[in-house]
Amino acid sequence: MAQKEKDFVKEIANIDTDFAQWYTDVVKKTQLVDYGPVKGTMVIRPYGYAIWENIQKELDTRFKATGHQNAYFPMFIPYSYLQKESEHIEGFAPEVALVTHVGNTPLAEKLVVRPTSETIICEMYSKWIESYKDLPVLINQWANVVRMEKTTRPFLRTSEFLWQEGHTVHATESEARKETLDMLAVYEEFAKTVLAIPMLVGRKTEKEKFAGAVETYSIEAMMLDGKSLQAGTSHYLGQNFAKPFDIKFLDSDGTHKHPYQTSWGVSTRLIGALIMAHGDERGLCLPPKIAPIQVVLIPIAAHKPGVLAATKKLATTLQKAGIRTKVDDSDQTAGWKFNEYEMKGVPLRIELGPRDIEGGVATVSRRDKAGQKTTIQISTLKKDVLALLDDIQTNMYIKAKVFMDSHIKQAKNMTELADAVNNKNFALSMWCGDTACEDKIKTELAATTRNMPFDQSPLGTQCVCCGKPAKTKVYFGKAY
RNA sequence: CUGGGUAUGGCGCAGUUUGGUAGCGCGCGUGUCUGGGGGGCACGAGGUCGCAAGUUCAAGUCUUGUUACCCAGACCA
Repeated sequence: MAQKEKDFVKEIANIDTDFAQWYTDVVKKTQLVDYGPVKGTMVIRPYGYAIWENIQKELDTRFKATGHQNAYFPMFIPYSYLQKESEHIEGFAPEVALVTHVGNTPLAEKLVVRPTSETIICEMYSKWIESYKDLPVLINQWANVVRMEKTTRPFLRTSEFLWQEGHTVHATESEARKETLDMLAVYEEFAKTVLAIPMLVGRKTEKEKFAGAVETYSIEAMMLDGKSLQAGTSHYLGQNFAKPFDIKFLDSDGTHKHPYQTSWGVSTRLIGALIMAHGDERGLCLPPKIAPIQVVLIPIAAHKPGVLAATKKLATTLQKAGIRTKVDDSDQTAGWKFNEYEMKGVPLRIELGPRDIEGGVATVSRRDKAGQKTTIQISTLKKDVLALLDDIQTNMYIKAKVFMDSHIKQAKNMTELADAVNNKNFALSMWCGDTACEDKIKTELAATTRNMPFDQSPLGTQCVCCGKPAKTKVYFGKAY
């Protein structure tokens, strides 16, 4: 019986017993992605790229609304730029791709294929900024970056990935700090309302922060296997880059000053987050606001007179309401299509057959409640579908939130910490602030600090690891 | 980088132990009956077995070398 129930997903591995294989199967079988010929590279196929385009659209609107402009900086960076900030080069050197030759001719100076663009952007900023009147600079770029990773997985960690990186410059520290937190809040709001993924929001520890930043903040999501995924970061850079890159402005008081900077980014990794936060044994489950196809219409017995025409008429009604709609009148059987679009995570399916048409109704099935079918009146189709999509969006967030909340355990000592992180939970603990304790926990439990929440009301007085007086409250988890 | 594994039609695999006519499932094409949860029947196309060298009358199978990928560790959006 259990086997029988599983028939509809024979193409993908069991999500409970083999999560890693499930992930690989889903990204491949739903045609989000294919492997590129060079190790660690991925081809983002149309269905996957459509998700990225929707992410871009939603975020770009938010960036513009908060005063940012888009620009584009070159992919090649002189090697010397990377060396100007010592922590930065140390952090990225092992994984940068270098161009050493053009044809057979060695280059006088090696070129770095950008792993991130702080250095080249700062170099340009130093030319552009002269006066306090030039500030703030609020620029974002959509780009690809290259980091030659040893262990790669589609979307989660690839040698080349797509992202956006915001790079801002401010006259004062407080303004830059505000920008850092404002953009973090934009990410959190986007994740919540568009991706339907709840996030742990907080500051990274010294050990985990970005190479060259004063402070790094992150949003962290919980995947269905209890592991954590860093989904976005926002860095307060202070003057760490302004000084070595000699970015200066003449302030209104007549003195030259170094400005304060931020950078922030999210990547195609967000698609991985979507997959692993919402998926189930049938495959993908996409929130309506990000789904490339929001409603799929499937004609039943399409050869019978009037069926296909009636289905297309419904599609037109929905499309006019701005709903991303597809009619699948292909030659596959209805059952095949049901499974296919469920695997692809389409939020809402509408079946229209002779029986429906006779009754003036359509049969609908929600992806977030797959297996259940209801009928809606064709006369109120548009209103009902909009309401259903809304409800699916909300329901998916609540479901993910309940899941995450129920998988966060307070841990006061190493035993409790081990118990939490070994059983698909995050742990919330007090910590002395010492990197040695982080290292010990990582070595012994394979868990790392995720971030330190803004709510620092103490849970206790002792460090979860060494027992010494605790300074901060921090989340631990196993991470991707 | 350390340890283990794999490489055979588009995909997933068998065949290797004991050398002897390259097979299966899915997918793909044509026709037909179907169509409300991955349909049935009939016919058909498609592979110099990762690459290179060697042993042999004969190599997918044995030997040596080589490359790529996968899994588990150390590093990372």
